[in-house]
Amino acid sequence: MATLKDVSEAAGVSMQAVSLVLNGKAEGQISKMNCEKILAAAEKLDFRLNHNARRMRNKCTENLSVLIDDIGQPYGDYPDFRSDVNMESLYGILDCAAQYGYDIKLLPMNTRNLEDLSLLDKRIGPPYSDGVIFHGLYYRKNVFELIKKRKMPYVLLSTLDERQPSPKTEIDPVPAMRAAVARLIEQGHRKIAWCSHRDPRTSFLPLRFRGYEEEMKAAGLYDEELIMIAEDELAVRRLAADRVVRDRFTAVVCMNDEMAYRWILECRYNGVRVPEDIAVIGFDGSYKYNFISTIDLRFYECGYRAAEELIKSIQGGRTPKNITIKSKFQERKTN
Amino acid sequence: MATLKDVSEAAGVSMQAVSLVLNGKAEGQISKMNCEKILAAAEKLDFRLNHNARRMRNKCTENLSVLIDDIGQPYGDYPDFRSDVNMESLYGILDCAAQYGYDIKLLPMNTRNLEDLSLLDKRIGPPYSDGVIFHGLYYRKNVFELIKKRKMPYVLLSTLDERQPSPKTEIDPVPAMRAAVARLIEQGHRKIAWCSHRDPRTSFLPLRFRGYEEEMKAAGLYDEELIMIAEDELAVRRLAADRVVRDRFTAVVCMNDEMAYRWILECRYNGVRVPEDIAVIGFDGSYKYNFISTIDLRFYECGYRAAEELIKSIQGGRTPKNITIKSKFQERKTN
DNA sequence: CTGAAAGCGCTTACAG
DNA sequence: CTGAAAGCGCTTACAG
Repeated sequence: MATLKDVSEAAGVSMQAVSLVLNGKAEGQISKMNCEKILAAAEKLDFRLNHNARRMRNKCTENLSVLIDDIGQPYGDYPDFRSDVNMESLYGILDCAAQYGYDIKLLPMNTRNLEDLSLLDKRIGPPYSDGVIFHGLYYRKNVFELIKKRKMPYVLLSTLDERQPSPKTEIDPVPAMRAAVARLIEQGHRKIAWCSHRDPRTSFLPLRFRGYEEEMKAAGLYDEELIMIAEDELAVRRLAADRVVRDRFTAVVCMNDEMAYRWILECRYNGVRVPEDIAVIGFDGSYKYNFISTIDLRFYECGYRAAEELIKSIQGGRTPKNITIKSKFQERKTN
Repeated sequence: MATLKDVSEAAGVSMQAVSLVLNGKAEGQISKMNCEKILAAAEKLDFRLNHNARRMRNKCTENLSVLIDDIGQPYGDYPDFRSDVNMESLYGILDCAAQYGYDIKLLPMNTRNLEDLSLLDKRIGPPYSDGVIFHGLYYRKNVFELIKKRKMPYVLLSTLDERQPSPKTEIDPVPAMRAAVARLIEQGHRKIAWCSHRDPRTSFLPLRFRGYEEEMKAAGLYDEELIMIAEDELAVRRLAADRVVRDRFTAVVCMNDEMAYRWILECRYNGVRVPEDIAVIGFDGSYKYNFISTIDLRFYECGYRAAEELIKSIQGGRTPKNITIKSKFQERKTN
């Protein structure tokens, strides 16, 4: 393995110069010619900066702990409409970290280790990590207390739970949802239904429902009759098979992409064409269902920006701030 | 942050003694009493070993790169029967690594970075990682070549693809599947059907199918009539709704848990009781469907053992060996 | 068992 | 710009 010293000797410059150049701090200190010599020598020797040495010297870890929910956990006997693991936001975190030279310590908070936090404690805080990202983690008192004890900066990568504490990545899906409904109206739809597995005005659904409600009311089209609740897949099947129900609307906006996919399948089964007879809009922007018109929550950006804010706050010695990611109406072929 | 030196001073011993004790090498070198003093001092000072220093000194990284498939990728317009991300095996890897003091560099090989491998190259091999785990990665020539160029030890965490190169974690589901079928026979079933989305004798299904085939033939119950192919959910629906089809069998063995869940739902819809009228067996042991009788591939163990073999081979300076994990028939309430 | 020392590869403050 | 040096926290070889 080539070291800084090897590169400096090969380039005929000082170790200091090499360090500055390879860390992008050459500006106004090292001549263009020397820069080129250094870069060429580093390339030729396949130089790879030793992070352990750098981090020890700098007394930092360049590591972020990512506390991740055990999303593999079953919800009981009816896993319908369950969203998949949000790998997209994790990819955002990983890509951002790589960009800034950080590593990620992935710490799944699953049933195996939720009670005994001593293992977790051994992976968090100096000299193991500089900050924590809560990835899709529901509020857990004991975990938060541990983080606070270590005085670690942290951010929450919340999805749609408005009750989550700050600092967090907030999602703003309301304008995008309004745009989707407005687009349906523009396409001539008047009877636009809503479908969710619970009452949309309660539970964790309000933020998903709000844009639909607002735009429908603004257009004078809101009607309680258009709100459908389907607690599982079979309920969707019953609704879709019922001609009377189907005649009530020409478009359906769903609580998530899983449910939208279910509607598409059921329409197909009943000979109802999508989007000609019924338009279908999903929610989340799940990568898995990349053919459904949806409200894209932009999970990748959420992860990326959350990690970036955390890293910048660490480097700047300040507290992380809230971040808002505007969702986007992603129009595809189901409306 | 307390250092080794702080601990040695607090305990009134040498730094060497502290290092030996905290690394579990005290055996026969440090007296019981000093051990206790050291442990007490470390505890009191909340001593946390600095991995960067240790790793630099030891010229190792104690890091494993995990190349993970972008399993969030859609399969086109029909995502039916698609297994979820295999988080269980990832948890196994993470837990094992933590046990041995290793960190994991998670490197998703997704559409964003499959072509340009230079970023990957910057995260693999000394001084960034000591070995590579291929996690559910289909054979990709350019990635393998990169690894080989760096002369890194690696293991494949293959699932059911017998064509994967070695060294790998092999899965042996045949005896468990035979046990499941034998159990059904013991329960009085004679007409035991198979259901998969493609012909089970081709594609990647042979290993899933083999145990069923062998046990049915051994019992003289094998019959081509019992093999059902359902390419999507609607096909299962048609089969389950068809009395003639249903009368052909009293139990159905499915290619994976997703399909088994589909059969359970369809049975419920048609007023067919599970397991009284039809017994259902899944395959994979997906955590999400933890109420279905299934062939548990023991993903967690697969991940754990793969990581352990890689770490031990690194520490022992030898090449990783193949590992076989025997699957287990996990009997629940659907048979 | 201890003490004193070397050295892993880097970054930075300092004198020139 | 360079050169010489200090020091991050650890492990280990060495002399006692």
